[in-house]
Amino acid sequence: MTTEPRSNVTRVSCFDCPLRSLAGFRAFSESELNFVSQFKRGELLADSSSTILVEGAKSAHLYTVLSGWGFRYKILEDGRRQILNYVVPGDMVGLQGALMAEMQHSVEALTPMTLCVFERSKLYSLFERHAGLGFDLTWLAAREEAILDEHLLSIGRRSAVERAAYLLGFLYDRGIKSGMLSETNRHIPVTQMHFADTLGLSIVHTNKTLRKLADRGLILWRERGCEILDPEGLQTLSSWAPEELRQRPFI
Amino acid sequence: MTTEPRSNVTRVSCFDCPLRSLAGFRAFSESELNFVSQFKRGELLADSSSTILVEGAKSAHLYTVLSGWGFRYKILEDGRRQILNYVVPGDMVGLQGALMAEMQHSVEALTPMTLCVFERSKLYSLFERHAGLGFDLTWLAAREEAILDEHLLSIGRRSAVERAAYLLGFLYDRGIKSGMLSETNRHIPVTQMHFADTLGLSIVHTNKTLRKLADRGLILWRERGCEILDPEGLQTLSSWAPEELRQRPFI
DNA sequence: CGGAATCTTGAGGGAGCTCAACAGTAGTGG
DNA sequence: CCACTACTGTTGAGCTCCCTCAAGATTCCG
Repeated sequence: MTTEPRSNVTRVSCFDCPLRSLAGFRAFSESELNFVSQFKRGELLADSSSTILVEGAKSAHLYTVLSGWGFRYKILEDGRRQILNYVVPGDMVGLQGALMAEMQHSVEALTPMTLCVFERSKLYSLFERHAGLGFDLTWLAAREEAILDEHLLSIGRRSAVERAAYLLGFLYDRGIKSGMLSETNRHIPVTQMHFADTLGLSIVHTNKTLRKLADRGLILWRERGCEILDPEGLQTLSSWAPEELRQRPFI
Repeated sequence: MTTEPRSNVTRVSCFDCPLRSLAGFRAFSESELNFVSQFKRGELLADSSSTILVEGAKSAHLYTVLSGWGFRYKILEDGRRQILNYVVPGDMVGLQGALMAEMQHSVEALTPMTLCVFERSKLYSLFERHAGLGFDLTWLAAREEAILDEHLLSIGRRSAVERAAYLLGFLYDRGIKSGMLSETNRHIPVTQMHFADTLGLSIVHTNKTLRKLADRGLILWRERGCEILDPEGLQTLSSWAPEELRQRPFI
């Protein structure tokens, strides 16, 4: 079931975009800001566990996440699901659908989400008018690619425990950098079912694997989600570390 | 060991680029062609199984594959390797390294390869001067993303036989569309070790899995590579089909 | 209050792993 | 030119990690 936009009017002006103040996001020039501002059509408020984009659809819009957690996934004919990646504030959603003929994956909200809505048809003018923004889009796509590379390495070559530790460390990092997590809020809003479908494991074995991590004091499972207790411990266990903080673009 | 360019001079003029005549590649405008032509620094001839780009390096160049097969991979500290994707003519190589600080994966040649060499520092001017080409780059990155999504689904959720069938069908499709394969030449130049590291399986089990496919008459393993006998059979077995042929860009 | 998710745990089975050995081929150096 | 070594492909045996099945406890939600 797709959630329809509750509003067509811009609520948050791009000039007051809360993401601008986050460390790690690059600054816009005034003309870029003006362009993005009129590129933005409105906002989409998505309920928790609602579908934002669905595989096979030809969407007229693309989105940027303003707030909330979500995830991208694909399913096989018989229902087997693979979660591909998670989305947090600052991430683009639906760029593939805007460039290719149709969406090759679906997107669902983990929490209530707010998304900025952009017109697909105006995408090309973004490249024409503001080369810098076009460059940023390519950057974003390349970064998503790098993340998927890492996930592929993880699923293909890491053991269950290493995989889970990697995923938790990865989500913690993304949460912190996007402002969804902080020193005091370290709660990732996923079910073990989500984790199983991300790790390529059965739900039973995912449960037993997460228990091992909990027994080591690295995490705590509570309130339909996961509390990160020891990010460094997770990184050590998975032999993975996030890349250093750098100025990243967003639209 | 990195292969050094044997020549700095452009051998094949962009105007005579053999890829231009391939079905499925979009046509350039004359001014685009002029730009790409002077964007191109020269050609790199890589020997079979030589390393073209290495993880962690800060490359001053990016490349387009003109001829030959190659692959991208990552390795864990203890040597476990995961092949992420294969590269064929028309594919960009090293775009990540050009956009991010350094390469997050390595690239190796499966056969002798020819690559067009571009200057990393001039990449931004491509976006400034030719919005269409910038758009194409984003398209290429988004397509790579879609492929990685599919691989992730495969490794995470398909059985060994399905996975192998998917990979073979996928490579056959890419080979045909890039001109590396044809009705008469259906030979993919990989070892079973490459397949194992792509599928996330051990080499022994990969061998036994490929045997099952060979026993079904779908493939034939010979001369250090794989002969595709029945592409449709592979597609059916993996419940995967390539997307329809469409005008795709290249640089 | 009842049904549907979600989390948990135990038991048994199987897909895929490691170890091991061998054959065929390619590459290399004396 | 041949011997030697490295790589590749193949097959068997036993083991283990992870799967499925099953059942129960807890929480959420209508």
